[in-house]
Order: sequence, then structure tokens, then C-alpha cells
Amino acid sequence: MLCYHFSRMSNHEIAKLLREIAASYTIKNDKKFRFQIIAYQKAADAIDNTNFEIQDLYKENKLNIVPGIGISIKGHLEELFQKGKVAHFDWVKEGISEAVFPLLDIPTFGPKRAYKLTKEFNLKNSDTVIEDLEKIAKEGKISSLKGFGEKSEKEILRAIKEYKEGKKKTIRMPLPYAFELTEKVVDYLKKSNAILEARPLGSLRRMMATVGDVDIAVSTNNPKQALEYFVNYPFKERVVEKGPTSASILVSGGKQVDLMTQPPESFGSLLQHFTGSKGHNIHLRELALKKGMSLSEYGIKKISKKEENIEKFNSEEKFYKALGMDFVPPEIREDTGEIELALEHKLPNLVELKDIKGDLHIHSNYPIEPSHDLGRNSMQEIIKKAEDLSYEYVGFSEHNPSISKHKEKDIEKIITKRNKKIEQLSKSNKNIRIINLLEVDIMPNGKLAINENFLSFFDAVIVSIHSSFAMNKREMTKRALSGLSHPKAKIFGHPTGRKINERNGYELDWDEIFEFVKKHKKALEINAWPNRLDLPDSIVRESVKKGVKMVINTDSHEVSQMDLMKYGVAVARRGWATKDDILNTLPYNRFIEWIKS
DNA sequence: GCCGTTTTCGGCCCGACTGTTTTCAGTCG
Repeated sequence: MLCYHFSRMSNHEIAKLLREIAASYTIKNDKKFRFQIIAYQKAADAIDNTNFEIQDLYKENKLNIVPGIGISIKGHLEELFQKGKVAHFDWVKEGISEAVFPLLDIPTFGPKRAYKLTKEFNLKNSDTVIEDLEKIAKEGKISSLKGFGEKSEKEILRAIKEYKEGKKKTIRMPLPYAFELTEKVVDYLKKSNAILEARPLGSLRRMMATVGDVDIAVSTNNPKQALEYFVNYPFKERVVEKGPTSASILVSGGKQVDLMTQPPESFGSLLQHFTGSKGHNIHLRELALKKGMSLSEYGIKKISKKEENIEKFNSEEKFYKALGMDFVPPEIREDTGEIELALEHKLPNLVELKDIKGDLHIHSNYPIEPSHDLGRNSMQEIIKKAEDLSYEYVGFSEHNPSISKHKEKDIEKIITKRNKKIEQLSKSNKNIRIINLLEVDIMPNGKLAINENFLSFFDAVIVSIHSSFAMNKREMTKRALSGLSHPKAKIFGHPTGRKINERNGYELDWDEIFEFVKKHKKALEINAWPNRLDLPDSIVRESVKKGVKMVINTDSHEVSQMDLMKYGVAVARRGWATKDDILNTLPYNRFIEWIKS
């Protein structure tokens, strides 16, 4: 019997276990357990997405605050944490080899096929199952199996090969990377005269921090020609599938691009359908069902009417209106309360890029001899760029001078000189107001990496953590709060320290951080750097709920990077932030009043 | 197994595509 290391199971491991239960139910009897399967998958999704550590919630007896965890699953998880195993889970998994589960990470493998193959060939070792199966396929033993054939055998070999090359179901691209990839495909599509419009949708349109597949919707009166053109995309690796209304290709690097088509008169329903999220759409359709309507990418069917009449929608606004709802911004279509508010016409006015009046986290090339990397452009070039972006103000915030390389006297000299430079620039640039900042390390002991006497040289400083990430939650929270406690420390930079696809970031006690930041009128940064996007959207949402203010910054080291602001705004929108929640939407006078307060 | 301004019982989204099938099962989004 398998025992789990219950002393410390991460949310991800717990979610994985619940997905294994869903898969096992599917294998046992997918019709009989249809709703259990959905329930376990939903619970797994919820656990993957929550900000709370599930084991912490268990200790506080608050597991049921996670939507999707009800009486049964709560009980099972409690048993898991107490005993390290769950009798009911063992029952569900009975007769199913552990070797089934690694196969589920490979595209085209679902529970049924994985089970059939492991059972037929008596595969028991979950560490070697993929290699074992590959060998069997190469020997041509799969094609003779009932329900399999030559093609599926080849498909299995290809899927395993691609999986080994790193094309797993779970690997996701950072948002800006996905943007560039998509732009190339969309530009190509627009050159076809069969294609009237092409728009990226899915998680990309919802501006999620990471994107799995790229989804593109096409408006066309000639789907056959449009799809033929699509699958001939010059940078394609291969065609995954192609039908009369949709097709999928793999492009360079093995990323999948899905294309769906509709004629212009139904394009609105298609946009809505293909933007998702899955949870948002399911909720919407359940709601519609209760009103006697059935929703799909084709439009709205009235169930009561005998004739198969589908009402079509050329715009999303009209589609939502037909359901009695306001248009829901794509960024918040995650089924976390937006549907209810759209019905009551009470959706928040989310912050927009044009609301941003300044960027405070920019590294110039001023020779400050910093602890970390210097920027590449001059302060003057940055000011010029800020003008181009129609900002009112800009903040210079190079890293603090390295304390290991300088004596305090040298640091004082460097800062004094920099201050004079900023003063002079302020006089010569009337269109852009300059805010004199610095990004200062919070050292492991909680002290700032600059003598506190020097802080008076600045309007304020951004404090952030760049080292010793392995500290525990308690110590890290203490460290962060200590760093923020100086009156000049106004902004907590990239607060979680995460790097997407690289590291998770350290743990903090968010309730304590929120309380402190709010009480002392500080702000949390939403850092727009592509693989940071930090704060994560879910923590922005909590900040908004708690009334904690934020600023959105690019952390630019080069002027072109100041354009990354849109990704930071996207994160803020995904966290339901309005203009009022974001301090750098304030005009200069009010912003400077805050930062000097 | 979860959930609730139609319900604490009786519901639970909707469709595309492929391969192995002679009408459907499996996977995916």
C-alpha cells in the first residue's frame, strides 16, 4: 500500500493525488462515477489555485473554505494528514497499477488507454512505465490489441517521443512569450483572403501569467480554405488534427496552436466560447440552462422551442446581454464571482493602461556601482520614453550601491552626486516630474542594505528581497516587515520573489503583510517583469479585498522594457483592481504627497 | 461528490476530432 509523505505535502502534490482518484474513478466506471470524477477534478483545480496551504487549513479545521471541497473530500484529506493514507482512496485505486499515472502526463493518454495498456502488458513500475511502453510499441505489440490499430501504435510512439523532448501537458509559456508567438501566427493568418478576422483567445486573452496552448479564433465564410491555409503555416512542426471547423498544429518548440472558425454573424459566440475559462463557461451554461437556454460557440438555443433555431451573436457584448448580464472583462472570467456581479450590473471598473501616470521602478545606467545589475539607458533617455508614454512622472530606482565594495563615505559621495544629477534633470525637463527613489535590498537580518542615515537623500525607497530565499515563513515575514518599517520604505518590490518556471518564491504571512502595509500607508508592488508578474493575480485580489494599495512598475533595465507596463496592468485586472487600488494612477501632486508621507 | 434567490434533493456544459468502429469510445478544450 502506498504511503504519502504526509508530514509536508504541497498543494500541488495533494491536487495530483485527487486527480489520480478522478482518473481511477474513470477507469472503474466513468458513467456510474461521472459526478465524482468532476468533483475530484474540481477540487484538484481549486487546490492548485488557492493561496492557502491546504495543510495549514487542515490544522485550522478550515478545509471547507476551499470551493469544491465538501464533506467527503474534507474527511478524506483529514484522514490523509492523520494517517498518511485514505481507506477510500485505496478502494478506488484497487486493481489499478501505479504505473497508470505517469502516462497521464503524456498528451493523447487518458485514464482508459493508460489503464488498458498497463493491464494488458502487466506494467507495474511507475518509474519505467514510459520506457517499457515505448519498447512494446516498437515491437509492434500494441496494434493487435482490441480498440488499437496501426495508427494508434504510431501515435503512441510519437506522443512518447515528443513527451521526452519536453512537450508535457503541464509546461506553460510565460505570457509575453506566448504573445510574440501568437502575433506571428495571427499576422500570417491575416494575409489569407478567406480570413476576415483573427484574434487570440483562451488564457492569452485572459492574460494569465502563463499560457499553455495558443487559441486563435477566425471569422470566415470559407472555413475549409481558412483551415487549409492555417495548417500550411510555414513554421509548423506538424498538424495535430484538422476537421471542418477547427484544427490544431504544433509550431516550432512544440507549442500547440488551436484554431476555431465561425462565420462573422456567429463570431461573438465563438469569442466567448474560446476565451473561457472552462469554469466561467460551465457556470454560464448551467445558469442559461435554468433559464431554458443552451449555450455553445454557435449561439443560444431555446430548449423549449421545437424548431432547432439558434440565435446568433456577432459580438460578445450582445451575447452576454442576451443572458441579462453586463460584458465581463476577459481577465476576470475565472468563475470567482464575476457572473453573479455581471447579473446584478455591479462589476468593478478595472484599472486600464491609460490610467497609469508613471513608472516608479526603473534602473538607469547611472554609475551608482550597485549590488545588482545596472540599467542600459541614461536617465535622459528614460525621461524621453516616459514622455512618449504620456506619463506625468517617472521614478529612478537603481539598486543600492554595493555595501561590500564601498566604504560608507564613498556611498555618500555617490548618492550626493546622483542627487545633483536628478536635481539638474528636474530643472531641464518640465514635462516629466522625477521622483528620486532607490531599490534597496532587505538583508537576511531584516536590515536595509544602506545606512539608514542616507535614506533622507531620497523621496522614498523600494525595498525588496534578492537573497537567502530559503528562510521559513515566520522568519521571512519578520524580515520583510523589518525592511518595510523605515518611514522612507514605501514600496515592497516584487513581494513574493517568484520567478515563473524557475522558482516558487518564499513564503510570507500575507495577513500580517496586508495589515502592516495598510496601517502604515505603504504599497505592494505589482512587478510587470515577464517572468516575475509579482504580485501574482490571486494575491492582488486579496489586497483589493483588504484595501491594501499597490503600484504597478516595470522594473525596466532598458527603455523598451517600459512597454511591459501592460502586463502589470493585466495582472492587476486579473486581481480585480480598480484605479483606486493602484497608486500610480494618481496625478503627480497626490502621488508625491503619498510617497513623501 | 458538491451545491443552493427555483432546490437540503435533484440537478450537474457542450462540442470537435480521431481511430477503430459499422454507431461509438476516448481525449481534449
